[in-house]
Amino acid sequence: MTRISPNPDQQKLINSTDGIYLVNAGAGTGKTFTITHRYANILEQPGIEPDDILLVTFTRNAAEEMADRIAQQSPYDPVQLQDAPISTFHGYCYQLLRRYGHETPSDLGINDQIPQSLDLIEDELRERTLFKTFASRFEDQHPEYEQLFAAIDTPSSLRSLVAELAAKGVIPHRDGWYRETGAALDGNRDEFMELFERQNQPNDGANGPIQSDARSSVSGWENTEYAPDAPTADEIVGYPQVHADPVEQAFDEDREELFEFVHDVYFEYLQHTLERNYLTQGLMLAFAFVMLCENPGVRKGVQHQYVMVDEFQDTNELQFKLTLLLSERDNICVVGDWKQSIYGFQYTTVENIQRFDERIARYKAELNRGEDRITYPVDDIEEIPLQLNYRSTESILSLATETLTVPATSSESIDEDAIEKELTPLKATNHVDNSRTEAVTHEDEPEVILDRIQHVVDNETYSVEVRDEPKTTDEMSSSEKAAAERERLGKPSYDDIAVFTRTRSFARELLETAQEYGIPIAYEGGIELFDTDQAKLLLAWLRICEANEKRGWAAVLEDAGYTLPRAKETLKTDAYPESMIAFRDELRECETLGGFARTVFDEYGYDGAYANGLLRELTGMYDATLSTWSEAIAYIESTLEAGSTVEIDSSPGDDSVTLQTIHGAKGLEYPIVFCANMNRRAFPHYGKPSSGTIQYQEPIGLRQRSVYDDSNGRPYVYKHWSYDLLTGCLPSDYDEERRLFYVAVTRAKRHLFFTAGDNPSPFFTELSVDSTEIDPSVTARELEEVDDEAFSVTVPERSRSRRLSVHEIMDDSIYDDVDEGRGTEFGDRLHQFAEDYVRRKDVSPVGSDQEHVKTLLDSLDGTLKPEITAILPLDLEPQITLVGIIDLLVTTPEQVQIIDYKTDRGRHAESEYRKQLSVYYHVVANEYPNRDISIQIFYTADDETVELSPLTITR
DNA sequence: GATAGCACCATTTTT
DNA sequence: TGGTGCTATC
Repeated sequence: MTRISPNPDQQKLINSTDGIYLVNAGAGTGKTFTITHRYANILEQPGIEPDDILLVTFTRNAAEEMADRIAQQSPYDPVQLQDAPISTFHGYCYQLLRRYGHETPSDLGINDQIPQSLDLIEDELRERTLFKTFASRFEDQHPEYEQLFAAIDTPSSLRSLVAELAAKGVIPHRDGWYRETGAALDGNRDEFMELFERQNQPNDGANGPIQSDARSSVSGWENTEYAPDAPTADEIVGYPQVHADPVEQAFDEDREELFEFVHDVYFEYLQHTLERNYLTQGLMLAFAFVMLCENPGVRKGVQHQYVMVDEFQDTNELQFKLTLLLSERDNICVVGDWKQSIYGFQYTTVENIQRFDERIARYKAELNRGEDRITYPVDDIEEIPLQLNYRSTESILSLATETLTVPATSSESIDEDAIEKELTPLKATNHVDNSRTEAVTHEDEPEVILDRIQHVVDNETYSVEVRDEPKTTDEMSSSEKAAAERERLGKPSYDDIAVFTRTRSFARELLETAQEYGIPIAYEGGIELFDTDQAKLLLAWLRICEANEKRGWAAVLEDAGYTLPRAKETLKTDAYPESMIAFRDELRECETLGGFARTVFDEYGYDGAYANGLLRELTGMYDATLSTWSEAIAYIESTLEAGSTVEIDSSPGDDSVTLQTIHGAKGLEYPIVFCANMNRRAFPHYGKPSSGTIQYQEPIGLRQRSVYDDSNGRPYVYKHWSYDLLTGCLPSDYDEERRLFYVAVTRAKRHLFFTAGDNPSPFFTELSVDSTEIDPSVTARELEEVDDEAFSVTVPERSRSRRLSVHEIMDDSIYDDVDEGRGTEFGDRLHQFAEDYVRRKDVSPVGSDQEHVKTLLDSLDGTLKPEITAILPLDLEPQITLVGIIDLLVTTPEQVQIIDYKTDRGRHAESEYRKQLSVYYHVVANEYPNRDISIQIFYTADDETVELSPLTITR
C-alpha cells in the first residue's frame, strides 16, 4: 500500500494548477495525498508563497494534518506553514472578520461594531439559553406578531431557522433583505410544480392505475382540523389524483406577514448578539460574507491566487459563495465526493458538488449584481475523477455501489439509471480479494455482534494485512503483486475491527454489553451524558428535594426494584421507605450541586465513567452559578432537550474494537467493518424531528405549519392546510441515508458484516447479501479485564482549551449566606432591571436596591453598556479561558469604569470579588489600551460604591 | 387478490 | 411525523 509516486489521475490533478477543477475523489482514492502534492507543486512556481494559496478543510484536525503533510513535501517546515491559510471556513473567516470587519454590521444597518473580544459560541446549550432571552423580549416588544406567536409552540425553534437561513445565504438588512437574498424564501414554483406532477402521477396497480402518492398523503384530510378557510376534502381529493388548483393556490398563498416576522426576528437577533459581544459560527460566516461583498478593498486585499476546498460535498451555499469571493482568479479546485455528503442536517447542499457547473454560474451572477465582484470566468470547468481505490477489495466496492440504490422503504422506487449516470466507478488496486461479506441477525443484536467479533478475531478466514513487508513495486507482475499481498495477510485482532452505528444510543448499548463480557471495545465520539441512568437518578433526587415531586419518587422507586403496582401504591400514600426519606433529608443539606451529585453517586455506588463525567460537568461551569435546585433541574432538562453530548475517552488497552457512529467514521478506514443496528426506523432513519412551526424547505420556501385563527369565534391553533398539502406533494428523500450507508461500507478494507435485531430494515433485507439468524454465544473474558475505569469521560476540550467561569476562581465560601436569604432570584431581578433601565426600556425600580441602582445610573457620565461578555484567555497549557459578564461598562474618551452590582449586605466576599473584577479589568484594558480603567463594586443594599485595585495576572 | 384506510409505533447525525 | 401492517371492502 505504500505509494511513493502518484497515479496518472492524481498526477494530472497535481499538474493542473491553473483553472477551475472539480475533483470527484471517491473513498480511498488518496485524496489528501494528492491535495498536499498539488499544494506543494503550486508552491514551486516562481513568486508563489504559502500565503497565496488558500486551502480550506472541513475540520481543524484535517487542516492540521494537511499542513503537516505539506511540510513533508515542500521546502517549508511546519513552523513556516503555521500562518499559512490552511484552515476551516470558520477559522479563516473569523480571522478575517476580526481583522477587517469591525464596521461590517453597518452594511446591514446595525449600529454596533464587531468587537475585538467577540465571543464565538460553540456550545449549543449556551446559545439556546441566550436565544430564549432574546425571543421572550422580542415577543414583548412586538405585539403586532401576537397571532403568529400564538401559533408557535417553541419560540426557540426560530433559532435553528435563523441558522438555516444564514447557511443558505439569506441575510437580513434593516430595510428588507440584504442584496435580495430573501428571494429564496419564496421557494421555486417551477421546480415545485415539476415535483408535484411526478408525485401526482397515478401508480401502477395490478389492474390499472391506482392513487398517486400525493393522493394517498391527503387521505385523512377530512379528519384533520384545519382553519375554516381550508378547502374541503372534496375540493382537493380526486381519484386517482389530487386536484391541481388548490395545490397551486397553496403554493401562492400570501406569506408577507410571515416573511416580515422572520426578517424581524433574524435582524433583531443579529442586533442582540452584537450588543452582547457574541456570535454563532453561522452568523459569523454571514458577516464575513457581507464584509467581502461590501468592501472591495478588503476583498481584493485578502483574495488568494489559488483556492482549494476539501470535502466540498459538505459545504453550504454561503461557503460556496465565500469560496468565489476569496479567489482572485479562476484558480479554484474543489475536491469531494457527492456520495459521501452526509451533513444535510447542518444545512449543507449536496447540489454544490452534484450540480457544480450550474451552481457556480448562478452564484457568480448573484454576487455580481450591482457590482462586479467575481471578475474571472467560471464556465471553463474541468472534471478530474480519481478512480483508483487504495483501500478496499473489489467485492466491497461493488457492495458499496449497491448501497446507493437500495430502497429505504417497501414502496420506494429508485431510478437506478439516473444514479448510475452520476457515478464514477472505483477500481480496486488490491490483488487479493479474500473478502467475506456476511449478514447476521438475532433479537439480541449486541450479543450477535460480540459473538461475531469473537469469531473473527484470530480466525484465518478473515485475514487482513498484518505486515508491511514485502512491499509491492511497480516493476512486479500482477501475480507477483498478489503473492506479496498474500504474504502480508494474517489473522486479525480486535483493533482491526470497527463497529459503526447510525445512532449513538445503540453504540452505548453495545458498549455496555461488551463491558459485561469483558470484550475490549473503545467508543469514540460524544455520548448523551445526561441521558444515562446516573443522570436520571440525580434528576429524580433533585426533583424530590425541590418539591417532593412524584415524578422523582417514581424514578427512584423504579430503580429500587419496585413493581409497578407497588410503586403506584407507595406514590399514592406517600409512604416512602424511611431510609429514602432520611437520604432525602441528608441531600437537602448539600450546598452545592457538585456536593449533591457526589452524595447521590456515593449512595448508589456509581463511580464509573458516567458518574465522574457528570460530576465534572456539574462542578465545572455551573456549580457556582446554579445555586438552587430548580435551576439545576432546569439545567439538566435543557441539556437533555438540547441533546448535548460529552466526549468519551475510552482506553481498554491498545488492542480493542473501535465503536463509533457512521458520521464519526468519515474519513477513516478499518480492515473489518460491522454495519450494526440496521433495524427499522434506526437505519435508514425516519420520523422527522418535531421542529418548529415555521419551516424553510426547498422548493416550497418559507412556510407556516400551524396557524392561529378565531374567525368562527373560537380562538384555536390549527394545522395549516397549505403546508400539509404542499409537503404531501413532495417526495420523501432517503438519499442521504443511502450515502450514509455508502460511507459505512467504504470504510472497510477487507471484510464486512451487517447486523440487525429482530426487525431488520430494508437496507438489511434488500441488500444482495443473504442473512442468517444465529444464536449468539459470547464467552466472557476474565474479570480483570472489566474495569470501572476502562473508559473515562473527558470534559469537552473544544480546541484543546477549557473555559472557566470567573466564579470558579473565587472561593465558594462567598456563597455562604451572601444574600442573607434574599436568594439569587432577587439578584437576578435586580440585574435584569439594571440592564433594562440602561437599554431605556420602560421599567421602574422595585424596592430600595433597585432605586439605588437607578440613582447610580442616572448619575453616571459617558456611554453605558450593560451585560458585556468578557473573555480572558490565559497563556497556560492546556489553554484556559476565563469567562464572565460585566454588569456595566461606562466609557468616556479618557476612561472606562467597570461596575459590578452586589446585593450582599456584608463585605466579607470583597477579596473574592476583587479577583472577578480583575479579570474584567484585564479584558477591558486590552480593548481600551489608552484609557484609565477602574473597577468598582456597587453595593445595592447600602447604595455604596467601592473602588478596588486590580490584581495582576500570574501566568 | 388487490387496494384504501386506519391504528399503531418509535423517535439522529455534529464542524 | 410517516411507514408498516392489519382489516374492511370491492
